[in-house]
Amino acid sequence: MPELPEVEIAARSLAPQVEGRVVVAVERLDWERMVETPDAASFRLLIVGRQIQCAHRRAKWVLLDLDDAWTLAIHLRMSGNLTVQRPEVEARHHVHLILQLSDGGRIFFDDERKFGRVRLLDRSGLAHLDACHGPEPLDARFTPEVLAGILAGRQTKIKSLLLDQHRIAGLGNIYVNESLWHARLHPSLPAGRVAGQSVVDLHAAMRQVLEQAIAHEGSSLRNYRNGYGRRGQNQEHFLVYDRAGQPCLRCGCPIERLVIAQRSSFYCPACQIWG
DNA sequence: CATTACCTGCAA
DNA sequence: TTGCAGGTAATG
Repeated sequence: MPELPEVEIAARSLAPQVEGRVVVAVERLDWERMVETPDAASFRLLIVGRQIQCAHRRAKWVLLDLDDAWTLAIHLRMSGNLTVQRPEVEARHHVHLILQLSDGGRIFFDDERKFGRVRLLDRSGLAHLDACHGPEPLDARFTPEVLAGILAGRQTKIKSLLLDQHRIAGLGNIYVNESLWHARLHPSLPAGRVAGQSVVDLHAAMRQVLEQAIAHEGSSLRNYRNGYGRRGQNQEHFLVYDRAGQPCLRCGCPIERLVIAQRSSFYCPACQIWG
């Protein structure tokens, strides 16, 4: 489910509810496969007693920085969400991790499809996680020139490249579809053929799409909720995603659906062109 | 590059 | 019952 905007909103909405609190207990961990590192037993031992210093985001990871330079990294994958609940709230059975906090709050990691993952990382583990991802599209250092360098000479489809977290961090299926529509680029276009003004347009489109989604507190199709349990509103502002058969909002031509990189791609065959 | 696997729930 | 869903890693 969540892409950059949803993860950003998750981290921002958790911050005031968790920062400064100490993890006093692991109340529930009933799907141990979600803990990628270290092993589940070590995870339980290491996390208890740690104070949460800061909640933030890198790529699609929620990062909770703890004392002694540990970081709890959480990936929501398709159906995960993180909320903070009061003591009297009962967790439904899709909540597979509950951390009790020193002020009585409880972090719920709810994940219907069980694809979500958590890692408890030391400094080097965090550095490795960072190094595995491309630049942040909303960072000031992500210029059109940086994007041009990522695209140059690559024959892979532009959509596949934009989904590749090693190249550029944070975009997923929805926001790639939306960005390519804004930039008037066909999703099957070889990345290396996006050049000149098209790179500038794509760069601007990516930023505008992501910033708008953050302003609307993310997109909630099914499962996504922020740290207070509230849905986002951005799903009401999609211009091309999931609109197969409906008229293009720019030219009126029916939107088509194509599968690229195992994902539904929605595009206008008239105004999203090959170059 | 394409296909499969990981999971569950929902709509067609 | 089948296909599809916001993600990603592991296979041919």
